[in-house]
Amino acid sequence: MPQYQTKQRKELLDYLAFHSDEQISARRIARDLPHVSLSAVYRNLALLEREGKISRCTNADGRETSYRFVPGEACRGHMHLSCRRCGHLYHLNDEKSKLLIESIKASEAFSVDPADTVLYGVCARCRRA
Amino acid sequence: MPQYQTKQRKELLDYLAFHSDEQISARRIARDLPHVSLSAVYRNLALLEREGKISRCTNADGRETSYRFVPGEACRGHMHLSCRRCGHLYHLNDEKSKLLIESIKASEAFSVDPADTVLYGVCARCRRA
DNA sequence: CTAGTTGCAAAGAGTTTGCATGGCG
DNA sequence: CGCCATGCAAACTCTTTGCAACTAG
Repeated sequence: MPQYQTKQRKELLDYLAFHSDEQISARRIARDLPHVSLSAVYRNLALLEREGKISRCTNADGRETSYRFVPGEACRGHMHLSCRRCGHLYHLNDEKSKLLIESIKASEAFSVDPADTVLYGVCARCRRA
Repeated sequence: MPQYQTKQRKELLDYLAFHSDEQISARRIARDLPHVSLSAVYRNLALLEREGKISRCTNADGRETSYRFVPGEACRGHMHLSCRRCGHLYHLNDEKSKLLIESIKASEAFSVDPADTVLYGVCARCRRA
């Protein structure tokens, strides 16, 4: 769908790739990339979402106003874990995800879509600290 | 924390109790309650959240801008399932929730907080349709 | 050269806040 | 009667959009 390879697009993609284990707001991306305007960020993010390369989710504490984006390529098969303390995003492996989904489908007849569910909690590292 | 029992507060509470299995936006509440102003809705919702009577979550498709609130009283012990089609909110029972959480803690050392994680998917009724 | 992109500024949408008025206790 | 809560409007924040200028292919 993107037709031209502009330098803004490239910067954005590189940025997202580098921060693939974080949930990031459009505002923060624009702040970190001085050569990309806020509107270009929004437009490209929307485009990437349509392409299925990233997907939206909410901030750790659910109170944040801004949307956050998380890379979704090859992540459709499993759920994610988001730490409320450090904001780090963990990937539950496909195997495990499938098990949980099966377990819920069996007892509740509800089929969870792993691609857009995020489990919130605290990661091992933060709990220790 | 609420000091007076105003009629707006009462209407809001009744409304939330009645819609306890849905995720509802402030805008919609204000629309459905002509005697309660939008700002009163926001202020009381914030108040209820501070009291722990409700908690925030995102809309079914994750694209909705408006925040949504879900009654949280007696719901801290389990996770919720939100249907992307009809928006209905289902309660995973405490037992089952605990099992899932244990299972994740065991394999990932990540402790999920049931109070604010919502699993998205499609319910049995909508899948049949 | 042509169509897709960008940047800026203005428009929208949702949420918060200041302040005078009104109502609960 | 005194203090809290409401309503309205203004202020804010985040996101989207119109449009002219720019640029990748």
